[in-house]
Amino acid sequence: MKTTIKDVAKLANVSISTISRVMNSPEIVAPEKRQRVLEAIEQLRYHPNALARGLIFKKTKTIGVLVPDVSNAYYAEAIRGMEDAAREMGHNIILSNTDKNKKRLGDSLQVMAEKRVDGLIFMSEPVSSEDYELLRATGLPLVLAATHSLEYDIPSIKVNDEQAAYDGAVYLIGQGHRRIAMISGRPADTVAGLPRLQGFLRALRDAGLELDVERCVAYGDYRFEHGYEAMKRLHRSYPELTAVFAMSDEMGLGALSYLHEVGVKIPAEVSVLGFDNTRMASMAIPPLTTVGQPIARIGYGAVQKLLKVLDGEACELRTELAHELVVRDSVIALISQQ
Amino acid sequence: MKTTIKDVAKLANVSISTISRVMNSPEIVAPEKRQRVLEAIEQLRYHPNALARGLIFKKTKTIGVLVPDVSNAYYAEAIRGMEDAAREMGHNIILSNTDKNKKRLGDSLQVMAEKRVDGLIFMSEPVSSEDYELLRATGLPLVLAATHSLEYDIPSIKVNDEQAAYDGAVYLIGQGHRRIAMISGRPADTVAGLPRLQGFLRALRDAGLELDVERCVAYGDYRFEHGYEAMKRLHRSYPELTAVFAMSDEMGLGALSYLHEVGVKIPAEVSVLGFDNTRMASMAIPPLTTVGQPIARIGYGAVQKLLKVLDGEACELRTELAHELVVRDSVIALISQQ
DNA sequence: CTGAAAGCGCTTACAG
DNA sequence: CTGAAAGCGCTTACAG
Repeated sequence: MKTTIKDVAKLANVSISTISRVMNSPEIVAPEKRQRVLEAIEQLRYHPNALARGLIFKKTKTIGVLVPDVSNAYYAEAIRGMEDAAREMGHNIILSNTDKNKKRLGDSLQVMAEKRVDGLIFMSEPVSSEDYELLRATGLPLVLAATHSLEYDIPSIKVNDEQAAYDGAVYLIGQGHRRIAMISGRPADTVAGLPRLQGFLRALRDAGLELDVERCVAYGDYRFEHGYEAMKRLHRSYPELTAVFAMSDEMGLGALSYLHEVGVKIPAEVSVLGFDNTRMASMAIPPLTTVGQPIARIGYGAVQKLLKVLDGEACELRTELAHELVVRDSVIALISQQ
Repeated sequence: MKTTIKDVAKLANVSISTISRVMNSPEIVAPEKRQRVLEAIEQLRYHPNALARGLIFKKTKTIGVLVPDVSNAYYAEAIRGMEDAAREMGHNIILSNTDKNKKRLGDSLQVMAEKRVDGLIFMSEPVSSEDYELLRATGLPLVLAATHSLEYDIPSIKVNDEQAAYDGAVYLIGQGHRRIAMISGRPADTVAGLPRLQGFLRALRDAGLELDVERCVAYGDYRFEHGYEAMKRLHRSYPELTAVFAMSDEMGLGALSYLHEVGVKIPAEVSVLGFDNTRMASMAIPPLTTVGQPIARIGYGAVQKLLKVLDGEACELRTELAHELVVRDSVIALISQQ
């Protein structure tokens, strides 16, 4: 069916060894012969079978990517970065959605192990001990993207979540806000939820601001609907707030929607600050000011890092990428208070 | 390194043939032996090497997916559907972003051919003749998702774009709108741009409405910024409009943003209708009424279809999935005109 | 410089 | 029921 090395050998009238040589170390074969082989390859549109090569080299140049859900804007953008890096390094990506479900994760891992991917990138919230066991059982090199592990020594790449939330809160305070509420991730999420909450609280403390966590913090799982509900709750429990810091753009948009619904002007009456800087932040009304993560670069960096460990190169265990405040129109300066 | 069939054979004290048999047709091997082998497999956590099997079966159970850009919400959702279907059928997906760039497409295709993916799914706007040549040169089975080809007989799955646009326009008209503008895709895009424009025009014609295409239709490439600019243009060229039909949710959001900026109330003064029903439609302010495509199901159906052609099963050439009007809050009924 | 041979990890007729 | 052998498509020492 597909043309094989034998077909080329026959056409060029040499042994298959020679064909293999012109493909792998051309300089070692006689010029005229090399030329003849090249022509045969061209003529037959010969493409070496990567399965056969993989069997020999024990490398497939493909990496397995595990994310909760591609259809989420954040993960989609990270995957874009991964594919770009993979492509540049001559690799491919096999994508798997885990839905944060052990069974799905286990199944994917099993198949990836059988297909002999060179390594794994795991992207999600905290690496639970079950996740870790599953991951480790494959024996495959692993890099964490947008998450990390404090219990296990797994290379990872992410933003400094505590500091990012701190900086976001400081910005709000600098704009004159004193009554600030937070739409937080779950404190049980020790990778993003808890540290961001801590960063937020540290900023308020440093500014000498009091804050009743019960009244001023609502929780959600980073999704639009949660942001909407959380905002509704805060609007009642903390009606005097002048600013809300949401820990994802989606939750920020949810807050925007709720406030708009009840007729609160943004940012005139309430300022909203988001987190992530996904593309939707700029599509909000008003365009959402947000603490930006370099999402695609996290993905890009994750595969770079994985390829380094595959090459046995040294690399730092936990890479930290810089976040950046992206100022748009959803936060207003409270001049009156200055 | 990795444990192989030989290790298992040694441990179970049988030949490798027997190991292979218990993995592929267990009923054919003696019960006690089978048991012994199963234990050895378990104990060594043996996973057969998919490369070796692929070499023999000439099947890799992986399919290559080519999309313009995963980070686009529409494609991300389709990919989700594809992965779900692939997983259910025991397949994997190798993802590649083409950026609608011949070079990238060619490179991806080359690698996918070498890795011997079982088939290809191509998702994008029209299949150009160069695209087609590239695709065909791989010799791999192909299915088109959210696009089709009228020149070539390639199995495809999509919505009826002309009818969907027609139905959207009819809805607007039914709500009492008479002065309707359109933010269209490019007419050069013969898969979505042109047919939707035609469907829109047909609806107005059927309703006996006059429309000056020059003044009332603006064009864009489905992105937010284009929707924004197009709306700005329409606002000047056709100030008396009461409704705008945007051919993507992103462009709809762009229109919303522009109108909000210039103080036009939505939907009180202008109604906006989107297309696609991506998740962001529900996150808009106001929530966007839109002509919905079953995006994930298009992806799901595309791999189902591909697997059918791989199995040599018969399947229709062009599958059409139903669209559906999703009513939210961005379109108002013009009572006064009824 | 080049061919024959062994081997990568599996499967499957072919003989027993 | 089961083992030895050939073969999937390649690569690479090993001899010339």
